Amino acid sequence: MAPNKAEVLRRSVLDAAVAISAEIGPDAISMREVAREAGVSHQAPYHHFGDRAGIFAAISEEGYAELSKALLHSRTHGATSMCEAYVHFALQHKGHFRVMFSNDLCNVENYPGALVQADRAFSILLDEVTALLGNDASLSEAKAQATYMWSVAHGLATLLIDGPLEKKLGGITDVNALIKQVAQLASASIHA
Amino acid sequence: MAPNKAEVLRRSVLDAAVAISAEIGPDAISMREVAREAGVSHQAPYHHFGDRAGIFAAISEEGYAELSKALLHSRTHGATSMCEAYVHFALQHKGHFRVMFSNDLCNVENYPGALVQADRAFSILLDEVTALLGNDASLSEAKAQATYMWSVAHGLATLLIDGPLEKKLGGITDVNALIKQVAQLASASIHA
DNA sequence: TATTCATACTTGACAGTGTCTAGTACTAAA
DNA sequence: TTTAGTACTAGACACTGTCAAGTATGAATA
Repeated sequence: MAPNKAEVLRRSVLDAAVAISAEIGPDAISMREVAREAGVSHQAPYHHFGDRAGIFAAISEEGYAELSKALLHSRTHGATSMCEAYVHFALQHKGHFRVMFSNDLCNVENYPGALVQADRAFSILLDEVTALLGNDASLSEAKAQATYMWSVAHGLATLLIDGPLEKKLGGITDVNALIKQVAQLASASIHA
Repeated sequence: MAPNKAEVLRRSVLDAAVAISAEIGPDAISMREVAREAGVSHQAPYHHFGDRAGIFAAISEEGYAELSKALLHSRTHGATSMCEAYVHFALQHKGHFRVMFSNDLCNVENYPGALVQADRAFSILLDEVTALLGNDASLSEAKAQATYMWSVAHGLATLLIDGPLEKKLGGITDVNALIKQVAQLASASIHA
């Protein structure tokens, strides 16, 4: 079934928004600009997304779903590669990633569709850490370690994308190597 | 020497901006709003900050200077407390912290005053990690571990402030305890 | 086939925004 | 007393998000 015109518009609005987010930042996403790039009137996007926050919610939902996929795929290779997968997802989906965590523009909690995807992503991480810890670990211990893993991955991702990291390290020669090193340091503390 | 009227205005504009950033987010900071709250015309702030990005730069500069202070103070107590200090700084200076890392609104690299403070904060962290590693560690190893430490602290801070962490953990009973746990996990991988 | 009706838009308006330009007080030096 | 610079104010412009109202289109119904 070919996508109808409305679905095409919805998609091209999202694509334009994600591109702007990746190039400049989520703040630069403008209703009128994405409408212009999609070749429609400035009010057309409202029909699909309600308001500006609706666009951010849709991007977040999509982003969390993609993140879940990436995490699931990496899960079988242990904590290190899960951490790496998170960071690589962020770098490869910069536009999505930035929107997902700029919740002053759109609080994910208010959008059930996005929220369920966000929950799913975290569950995957929590399950993996719990499995690594074994049966003798308490739930609060597992949560603390999952939070720790998420913090490392998320911190590195945000520092690489938006932080003043590149300059400080004097031009990172091999980003992938750095990501691997950090991921290994991170997983060294799990099952301790 | 009492601060003159101009200095008072500059300060009250910054205070208003930081308050808005903490309550809603950096994006909600508006030239006209901060001018209104400072009781001046909508153009008065331009004289002190040039443009909107100038306000963000000033807040960043202030924030990085405060962060450096906090890190220096915690340094003598080891890597764990340095990590904790970073997160506590972020939580206690939410307004500053959000601005410091929302570089689509203001790229710190373009503001020498802010940049020098940012560099200083990272140097303190790098020095500490280098000292912990001892003489046999290479510079690139030290940088990787410093990046790792920064990632953990920064990741936890941003997840606590803007991320969907609170809900996922089912209402964190004791945030400070969680921060300590994560910080300990982080420093366990240093000098490995 | 003609009517109805929701969907998917367009057009126009309004308040609010950042910022440019131009003008006005005040203040301290010449 | 003039001058010059600092610290503002006032007005305008293009742009933004969004509300309200109108229009085309296409499918279901009578």
